Amino acid sequence: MSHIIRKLEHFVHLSPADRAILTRVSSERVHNFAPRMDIAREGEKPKDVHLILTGWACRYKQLEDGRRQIVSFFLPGDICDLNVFILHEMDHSIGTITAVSIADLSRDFFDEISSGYPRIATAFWWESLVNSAIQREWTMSLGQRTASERMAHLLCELFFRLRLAGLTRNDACDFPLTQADLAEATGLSKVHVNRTLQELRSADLIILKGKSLAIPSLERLMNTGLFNANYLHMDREGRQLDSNE
Amino acid sequence: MSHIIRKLEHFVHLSPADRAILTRVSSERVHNFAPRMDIAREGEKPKDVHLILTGWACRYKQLEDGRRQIVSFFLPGDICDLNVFILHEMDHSIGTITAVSIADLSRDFFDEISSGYPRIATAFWWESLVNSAIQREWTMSLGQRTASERMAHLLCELFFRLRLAGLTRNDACDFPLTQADLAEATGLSKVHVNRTLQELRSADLIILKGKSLAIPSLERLMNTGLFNANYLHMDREGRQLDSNE
DNA sequence: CGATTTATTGAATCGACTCAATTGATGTGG
DNA sequence: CCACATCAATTGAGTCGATTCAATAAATCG
Repeated sequence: MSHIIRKLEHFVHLSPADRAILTRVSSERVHNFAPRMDIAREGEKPKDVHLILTGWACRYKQLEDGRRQIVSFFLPGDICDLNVFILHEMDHSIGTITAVSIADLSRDFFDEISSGYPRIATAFWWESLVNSAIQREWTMSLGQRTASERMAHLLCELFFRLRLAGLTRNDACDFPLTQADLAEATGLSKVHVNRTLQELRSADLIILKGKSLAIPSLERLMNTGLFNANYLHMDREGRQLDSNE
Repeated sequence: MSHIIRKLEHFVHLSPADRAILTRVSSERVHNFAPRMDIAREGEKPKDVHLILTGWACRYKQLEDGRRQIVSFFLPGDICDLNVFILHEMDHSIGTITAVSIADLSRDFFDEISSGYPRIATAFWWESLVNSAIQREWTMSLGQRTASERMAHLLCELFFRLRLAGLTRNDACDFPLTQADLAEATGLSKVHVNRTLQELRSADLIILKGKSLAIPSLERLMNTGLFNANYLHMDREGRQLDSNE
């Protein structure tokens, strides 16, 4: 089952027709990108809404002097920006971390959704509200959390989101981010990211090696990162809309 | 003219009917709050969508140990969260800075908008996309900008937003934030905010005294804060929808 | 396999923090 | 309208978390 369906089902139960149209758009207009490539660049006119099918990507901003900040990560099942139909210019860039395949979602698809698929329309809205909440939580992290709290928090967030999309096995998941990526996301230097990870490792909070992460006790890592999952709104909050099929 | 109308007109020209309905909802269901009070609290069920009529408010989050982060400011004409109809629980709190008066916007109003006032509906969408962009920019600030850059950037942002709502006179505006507020918003300590403001003052970048701010050269302050206004999307991006009345 | 990227370590430095005290505003009640 | 209380702003000194610079080790890739 596709990641988008799996994820949206955490908000509301979809009908077979709902699932069918999501499956359909996941196979049309598919594009592939190599690792470390830009999908869209700041200053450009936004062209399409993208659904991430496989791979990791990120949204980032850059200052004139080169300082870069990753402002969010995109995981399989995530939708990149519903701003296409409103805004004229990208205020950030979107780049791949790993190889990524995306499906472009057309205006027609959204029209179809909003006239005939109210559960999907609402679930998409939920998705974008959760993304806003994540962005606020990052503001909180960067403003108030210490280096190790920040790192623990980010790892918890990614793990929860991957689990929602069906991309974890028990306490483990693939983890393609380099320490440089983590530095750009947390606002720390690469060197300090390295030391912070060592700290988490030696407290047996994470096992991070190769491109794989394991979390022996999610509860302890959550405590370390002062992580409260409420902002992910995973609690089937749209259940009153459930399909009864 | 009300601040909300003034602001939305920067995106699209409204018709007399558009303006009338906005004026109507700005006078119904009005509530007043004293300074430093909560309008809504984390954990509660969201009750209404609020339109700020007058005064300044903020969205903030708090950790168990008391660390607080202001994640955004609300100025007159701003709308607090369209999440009411989707999410079940607030993941942050909303509190006033000054005395604030708000209008509660009903579900019926939004239904009315989406069926009969496409320009307003689109402008509201624009508003929420700009808010997301602002949140990303804060992530950038907290992650990459130095203390003085961060402060300069925040002051530029607030000045631009106030100007959009018609709340500036030449190079000056009311400025009710305390240094403690600025500290909670920038992730700096109060002491360092104080020193940072002195630095900006002695470079003649700002005149901040009492509850009033003046910016002798907005251009220089923007350079100091590495401020690029593109993320505010003020360039009449919805002009193709303009009312022709 | 060599080449390049990624991860690790050490040492010195610095930006921002904490603690603590003082000065200056603002506001309120008698 | 002053006296007192409270809140906001300022200053100094010492500290610490995180940075920079630089070098090396390990992993990954073509």
